Amino acid sequence: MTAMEEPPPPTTPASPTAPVVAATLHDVAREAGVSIATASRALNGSARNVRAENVARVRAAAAKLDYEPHLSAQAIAKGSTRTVALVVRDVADPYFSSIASGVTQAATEAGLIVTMAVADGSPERELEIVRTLRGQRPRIIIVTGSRIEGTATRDTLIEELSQYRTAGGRVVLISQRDLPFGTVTIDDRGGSAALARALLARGYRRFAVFHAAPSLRTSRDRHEGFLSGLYGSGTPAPLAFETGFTRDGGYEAARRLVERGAGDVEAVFAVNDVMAVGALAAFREAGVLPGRDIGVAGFDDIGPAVDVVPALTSVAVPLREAGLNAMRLALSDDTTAHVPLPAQVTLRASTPQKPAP
Amino acid sequence: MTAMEEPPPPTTPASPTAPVVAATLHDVAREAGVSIATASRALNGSARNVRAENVARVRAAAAKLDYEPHLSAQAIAKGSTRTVALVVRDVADPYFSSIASGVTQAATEAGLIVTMAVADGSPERELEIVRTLRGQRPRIIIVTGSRIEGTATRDTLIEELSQYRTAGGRVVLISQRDLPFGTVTIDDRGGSAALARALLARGYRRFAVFHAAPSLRTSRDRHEGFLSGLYGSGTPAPLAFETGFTRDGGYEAARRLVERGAGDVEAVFAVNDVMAVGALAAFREAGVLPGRDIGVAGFDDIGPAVDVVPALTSVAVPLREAGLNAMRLALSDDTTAHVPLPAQVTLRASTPQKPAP
DNA sequence: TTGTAAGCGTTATCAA
DNA sequence: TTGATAACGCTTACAA
Repeated sequence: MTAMEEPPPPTTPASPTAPVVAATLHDVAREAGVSIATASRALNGSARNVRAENVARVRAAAAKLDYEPHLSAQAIAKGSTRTVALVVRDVADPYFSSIASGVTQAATEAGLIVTMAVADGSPERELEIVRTLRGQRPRIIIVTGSRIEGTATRDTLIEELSQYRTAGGRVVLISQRDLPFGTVTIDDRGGSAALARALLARGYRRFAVFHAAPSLRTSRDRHEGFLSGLYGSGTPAPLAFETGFTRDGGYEAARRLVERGAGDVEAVFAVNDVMAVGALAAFREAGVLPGRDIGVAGFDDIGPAVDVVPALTSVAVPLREAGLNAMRLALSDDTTAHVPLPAQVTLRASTPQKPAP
Repeated sequence: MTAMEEPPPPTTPASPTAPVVAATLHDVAREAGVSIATASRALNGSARNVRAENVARVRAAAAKLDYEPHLSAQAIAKGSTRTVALVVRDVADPYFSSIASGVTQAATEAGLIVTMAVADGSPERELEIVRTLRGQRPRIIIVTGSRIEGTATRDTLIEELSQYRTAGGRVVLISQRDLPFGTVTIDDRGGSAALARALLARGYRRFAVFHAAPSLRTSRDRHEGFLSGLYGSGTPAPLAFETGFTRDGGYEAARRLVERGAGDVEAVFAVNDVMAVGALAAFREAGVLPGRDIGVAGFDDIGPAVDVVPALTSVAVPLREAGLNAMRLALSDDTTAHVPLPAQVTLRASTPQKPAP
C-alpha cells in the first residue's frame, strides 16, 4: 500500500474500518508534471510565486483527480488547525442548539470548522470530553451549559482549560461567571429583576416563584434577580417552590400551589418557559384560569411562548447572539473579557394589567 | 521553536492565530526514559507487549505532562480518522437538532467524534461543505435535510458523495430517497395516510390541506399520503392551500381559508406542526374556534403540540431514532440499505370525535 | 520486550 | 520560480 499509479478507484464496499483513500498532493504533482512543492504552493500556499501556467496545470490536475487537501496532514505540517470545539449539554435542547447555531455561523464566517461534543449533563463526561478535545488541538474551545456548581470535577476542568490556554488555545465559556476565562453571560439577574418591576407596574403584589435546585446557577440567579427587583416595593416575600427545571417540574409545582390554596397568590414566576408552560397546564386543569385567576411568567421566550394560551409573558434571551459573541471573543485579543448580554422583558396575555383595587 | 527542555508553559496571552503547543509523545518518552516507540505502544497501541513497569512509567509521565495524543498525527500515521461528519440544514431547528442528538449519541458510543456543518438551506453551500468535509477524511458522512429537488448542484453532490464512497467512506442520507446510498427515511406518506384514516374514523369528511411548495419532498409526500389515506372513502377532494413551511405560512393559509369562507371545511391538515400552530392562532383570531368549529391536525408532534390550546393532533416522527439508525447503518456492512421509520398518529383535542349527523 | 527507522500527507526552508 | 529535503507527531514493520 505505497504509492499508486492511477487515480485511486477501489471497488468493493469497504468494511466500516477501512481507511478512506483519496488522491494526494503527490498524485496531483505527478499528474501536473511539477514537483510536489510547487503543487502545494499553487493549491494551498502562496500562489503568487508560481508561474501562472503551472498554477493552471496544477489546478486542472487537482480538479481531475478530485483532490482535497488532507486537513490532518496540513494540521501537523502547519502546527495548527482551523477547528473550534464546542461543548454543549444537549444538542436537542433549543437553548443549546440556538447557541450552537450562533457559534457555527461565526465560525464558518471565520473559515473555521466546528466540532461538537455533548456532555449530557454529566460533569465527568464533560471533563473527559475536554480532554479528548484537546487531542484535536483546536484553536478554540467553547464550553456552554455546565452550570452545576460545587462538583469536584469542576476544579479539574478549570485546571485542564487553563493548561490548554497556557498552551496557546482560546477558551470561552458561555453562561458561567467568575472564572478566569473569556465569558459570555446572559443577564439572568437583570432580566428577572426587570420582569419583577414590570409585574409590579401591572399591579401584581403577591408572588410565588417556581425554581430549581439552587446549585443550578441559572435558576438561582433568576430567582434572586426576581427578588431584587421586588426590593423596596413593600410587597410580601414571594412563596418559593423548588422543583425540576422541566415542564413536569413546573406542572408539579403548580399542583402543589393549588393544593395549598392559591387564593393569595396573584402571579407566578417560573424560572424558565417550559416550567411556566407546565404550570399553565396544571392551573388550567385545576380550574384556575391563567391570565384571569392567576398571572404566569416564564424566562427564555422560547418560540411556543406566543402560541400557548394565554400567550406567555417571558424574558427573551439572545441565545444566538451569545454564540456569535463567544466566537468574537475567542478571536479577539482579550482572553479574559466578560461580555454580558441583556435580556428583554416581553409582556403578554398571561400577565394582564390588574384592575386597580 | 524546535524541541523544549521543560513541560511546555508559554506565558503570554498568545495571538488568536498562534499554534496550540502541547506535550508530544517525544516528551513523554524522554520523561519516562523509554523510546518513543515504547511510549506509543504503552499509551495508544498494544500495551500487551510492553513490560508492566514501563507501562506504568509511561502512564505516569503522560499524566505528569498532561499529554494528549495529537489526533491529526494519529490520523495521518494510521491512515484513518475516527470522525463522522454531519451535515444539517439548521442546528437551531428542532427537527435537525433531534437528529443530531441521535447521531451524536450513537457516535459517542462507537468512540467516534462528530463534526457538524450547517448548510443553511443552500444547495451550493451544501456541496461546498461536503467538499471541505472530505478533507477531514471522515469515516462517515451523514447528510440530512437536503430535500429540495431539481437543483443542478444535486447531481454534483451525488457525484461527490459517490466518489467519497468509492474511496472507502460511508455515506448515509436522512430523509431522502431513491439515491444510491444508505438511507434512513421517516414514513411521511404512511403517517399522513394513517392520519387521514384516523380523521375519517372520527367523523370528518371535508378537508383542507395546508402544504408547501411541491419541490419540498417532505411536504409533497405528506400531502399525497394524506390524499391516499382518503382514497376510497368517497369524501370530496380536499381544498389545497400552498404556503410557507413555517408558522407564518400556516397562519397565512388559515387566513386565506377564513376569507374564502371556511364553513364547508370540517378539518385542516397542515403538513407540519408549526404550520398547524400558526393556523390555530389565525382561526382563533378570526373567531373560528379550533376543536369546535374546525378540526386541525399537524405533523411532527413537536413538544409544544401538547401545550397549545386545544392540544394538537399530530403524527409523531422518531427523529432521534433516525439519527441513531443512520449511525448504525453507517457502521453496518450494508452500504445501500434503506431503513424506513414508522410515524405514529397521535389524536388530541384539536380533532375531537364528530357527533353523528 | 525494546529500539531504530521508515513511512503518512502536508508545509517550509534552502539552494539552485 | 522551482525542486530537494527536512520537519510535523505519530504508528508500525523490522531487527535486536
